[in-house]
Amino acid sequence: MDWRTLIASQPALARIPPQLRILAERREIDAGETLFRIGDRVQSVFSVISGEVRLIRRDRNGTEVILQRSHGGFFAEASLGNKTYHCDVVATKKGAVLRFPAKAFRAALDEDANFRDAWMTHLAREVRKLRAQCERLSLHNAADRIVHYIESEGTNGAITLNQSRKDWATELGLTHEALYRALRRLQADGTLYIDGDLVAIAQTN
Amino acid sequence: MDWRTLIASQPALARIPPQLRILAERREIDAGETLFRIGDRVQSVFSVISGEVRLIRRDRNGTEVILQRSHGGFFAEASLGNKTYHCDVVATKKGAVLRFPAKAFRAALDEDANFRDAWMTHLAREVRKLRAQCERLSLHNAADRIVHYIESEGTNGAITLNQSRKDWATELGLTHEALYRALRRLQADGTLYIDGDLVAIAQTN
DNA sequence: CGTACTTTTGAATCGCATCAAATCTGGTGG
DNA sequence: CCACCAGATTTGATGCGATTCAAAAGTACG
Repeated sequence: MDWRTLIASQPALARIPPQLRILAERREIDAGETLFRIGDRVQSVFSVISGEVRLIRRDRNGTEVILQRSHGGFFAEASLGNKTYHCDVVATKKGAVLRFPAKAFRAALDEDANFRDAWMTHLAREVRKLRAQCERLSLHNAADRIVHYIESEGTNGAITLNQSRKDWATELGLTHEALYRALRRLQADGTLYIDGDLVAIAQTN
Repeated sequence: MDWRTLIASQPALARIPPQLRILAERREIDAGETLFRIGDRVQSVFSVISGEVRLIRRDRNGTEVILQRSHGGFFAEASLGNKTYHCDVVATKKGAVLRFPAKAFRAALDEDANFRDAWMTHLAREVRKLRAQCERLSLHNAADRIVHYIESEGTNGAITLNQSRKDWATELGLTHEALYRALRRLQADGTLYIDGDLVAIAQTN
């Protein structure tokens, strides 16, 4: 993800005040690297520049549970109000993150009304986005989830995917096979128009 | 829910500054009453005192999807940054809500650092909760969702349900029949201990 | 008491997960 | 520039589990 796309997807990044921005450190991460673990003190706020990180937790059986996948922008923002992290964070791809000292981040939120506004907007947007996803995952079949996704994440009934279909399938709560087949069906029966990464809902005139 | 419990579950309520608190209006609501609809202008911030409200949306088939259930504390907080609501809100039980003028609410957030802090913590908590639900809905079978629910919403592997099983099923993204059967199976094979509204994960010593 | 809703069970069906395997693709190094 | 490899894409076959439709029993409430 380039810087422009990153800013566009995370307006709060653009409104970081200068005194906080100069404190940011870029950190390269390798696939498999752990950024922090459950119980670690929250001393930093992170933002993904490239690659992918995952917030994970293990249940009592040791099964891994993914809490959040982030390809760009802040992650574990919800931990800013906490003393310690409530999940592990590992990188799944080689990439880079931006690290802001938590103390300075809080201070900036306190002093800069503009930045604070952007941050609260960011949190509110995150809430809405998550609610939309919950709504989507509550749908009982693949076709409905796909259409819902295009309608809520795309524009005018069309979307240009910025991820592999396999990843899209995971986001939709489906196996990749199920997604492929559903797309095929929807294309065959004329519900969807598909061309590479462009997926559009066909107009029923 | 009494006032003490309410405050405990919603620290932001306790930190509402006096000048905002005196502007609050109590409003009685009946079961089935609609507080606002999609597209209505956001002119108030609400908090549940007693009873229950739901944020709902209907898909193209008319199936109801619950976006949020609130038994106490703020709801539709994410709309504070918006001009209009993105969902319907209806009361499912007789009760009461507290209404704050949105403008005064925003002003209070701007002026009172203590209140603002509580509010951001509140938003962050909501984000964490939603992430957990998305994660749960991504699980491909009923048993896993049930266990995940108890582990993330309950305490020490046990939970006392505060809703009907039918409603619980909806929250888990299942039909009620599927939930009943899954509970039965889990009880039969010794995974769960169930007694009325108490559902606990049996200890494997 | 009667009504509406929840809880519970049954049977049939369908869609998705799962396992398997064959292509296709982009990227890497020789 | 080609060979190669890892991962993504695609198709197939199978079984299971959830949905769906149906209906009975239980429960709350006025």
